[in-house]
Amino acid sequence: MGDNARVASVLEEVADLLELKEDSFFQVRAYRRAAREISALTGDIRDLYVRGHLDQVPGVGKAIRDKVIEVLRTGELQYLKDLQNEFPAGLLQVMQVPDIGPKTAGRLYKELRVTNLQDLRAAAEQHRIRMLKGFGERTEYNILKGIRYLESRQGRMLLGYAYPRGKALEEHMRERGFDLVSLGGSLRRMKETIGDIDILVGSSEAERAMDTFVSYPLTAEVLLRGETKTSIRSQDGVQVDMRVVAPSSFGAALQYFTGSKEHNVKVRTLANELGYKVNEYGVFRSSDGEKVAGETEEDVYDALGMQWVPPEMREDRGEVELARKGQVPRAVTLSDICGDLHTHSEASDGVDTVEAMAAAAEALGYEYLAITDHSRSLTVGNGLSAERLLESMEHVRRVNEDRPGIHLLIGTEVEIDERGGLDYPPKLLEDLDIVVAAVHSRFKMAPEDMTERLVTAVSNENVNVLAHPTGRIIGEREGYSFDMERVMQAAKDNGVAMEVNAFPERLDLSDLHCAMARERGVAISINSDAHNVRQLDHMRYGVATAKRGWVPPEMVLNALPWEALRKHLDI
DNA sequence: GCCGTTTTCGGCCCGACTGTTTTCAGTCG
Repeated sequence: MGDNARVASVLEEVADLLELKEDSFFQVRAYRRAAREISALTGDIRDLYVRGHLDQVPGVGKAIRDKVIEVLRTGELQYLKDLQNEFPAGLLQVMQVPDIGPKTAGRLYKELRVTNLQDLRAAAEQHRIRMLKGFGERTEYNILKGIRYLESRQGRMLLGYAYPRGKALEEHMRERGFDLVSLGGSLRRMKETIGDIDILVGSSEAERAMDTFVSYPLTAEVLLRGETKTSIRSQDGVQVDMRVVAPSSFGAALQYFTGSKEHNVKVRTLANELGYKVNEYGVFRSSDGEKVAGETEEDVYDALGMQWVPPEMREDRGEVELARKGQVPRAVTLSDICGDLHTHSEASDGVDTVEAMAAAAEALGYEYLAITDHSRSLTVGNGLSAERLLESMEHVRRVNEDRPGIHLLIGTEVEIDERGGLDYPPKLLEDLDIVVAAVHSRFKMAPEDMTERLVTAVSNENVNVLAHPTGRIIGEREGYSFDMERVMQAAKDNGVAMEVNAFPERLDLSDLHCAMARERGVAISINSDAHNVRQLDHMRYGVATAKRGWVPPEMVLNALPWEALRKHLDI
């Protein structure tokens, strides 16, 4: 874990524990905000500390600054230890149970000595909870259900898992006559992981919309049903929340329902200052309650003197201020992408032929496609020997001649050995159109050695792209440790693009690393790493990740049209 | 605990739904 993540997690835990104290609501918010700002920094917080610039971090004032310094110096925080002594650690688990927040957890602790999930289950089973004032039978039932849910769920799902499911539900509603439908929440913002799927419908037939929603064939359980809001759990365990509003409020509701929460808080605070009130039904003048916007999102932002902000950028990372000035930067979108520079065929560990991949890429409207099969050392990926690579080059050339509709690039995803050397001789690499270099072995080297390894690799004159630079697999393993700043600098110096690998498990670079690359002027290449034709569609997740890092199309290698790319790669 | 083209003090987004209540607090997003 880096310094930023460590400091943020300490502050986050302080906030969690402070919630259990009464009258500390705004303190909790302050700690959470500071934690969020710090984890979203694109530089190292230790650098800011050393230069005495901690105060520049929004949300960090005197008190939190001192605590940050203590964590950076000692790795610990006495204040946190004191809080930990005050409340049992298990109470934080208790608060994870749906419908149990700090107030309820605090009362259960004080009145029933509930200190962890086991205690909570026992108290509910022995009907001790219903004895408390304000609690009843139903609450006990819901608590037991909540505990089961907590134990069964495995955290957040991948964007690539949620997206097709959300789209299918959207389609389900559309096919039944609901035209105003949109995904919302973190799925619309295309975060790398998603908690619940949110869907918004604009319709005057709320009742029929609810019926249509719960009749979705994959519905396993209806969790909640009201007049405007219904939640289901689908058979694959995904919770889906649907909200219905009148068509005239669709834009305001979409803005509200998309979030992020932090973005909305800032927008609404700004609205207050301007004399407006914003809710999911519209923008209202505070003076007379007159509605001034609501039908479209554009109207809502416009009424507040703001530019419309793409959902991927609504994370309160400065976009609200820029939107006010009409200076939201243009970030890359799927339509900017001209081709895919990292894909596999059946020659290595892909399943489809070069012909099929080329046809699929052409169908996507791409101008070009690079076939980059694995190199010889990656035996688990059926890596190509030098001889097989030569054969493959011949094959790709022939397909290229047969398909005038698309330009095929002959490439490789070449292994980077532990000293930064490459898996094929330079002469062979020179003959390829594109070289994508990647680490697939020896992940646990000392950080200094890994940095050297990657710097050496990107300094190799034959390398064009550094594939999945951190090697992380979301939810399974952290990326390898190295100095990202140095590797980015070396990539920039050598004209090498850093990849945003669009595979849902990778999304590597992450949105934050994309922001870091953008600030430092390092080129990005967004690639699907497809191992079959369907996976070419993963491109959208990579593009969204780059967009979340505000990467402009000019910085994206494969947003170059074919002639410009050819010139750049000197082929 | 932070913050200020009104403020160094007094604010800090807003509404739906639930369970347990006769009017609302807590939780959630």
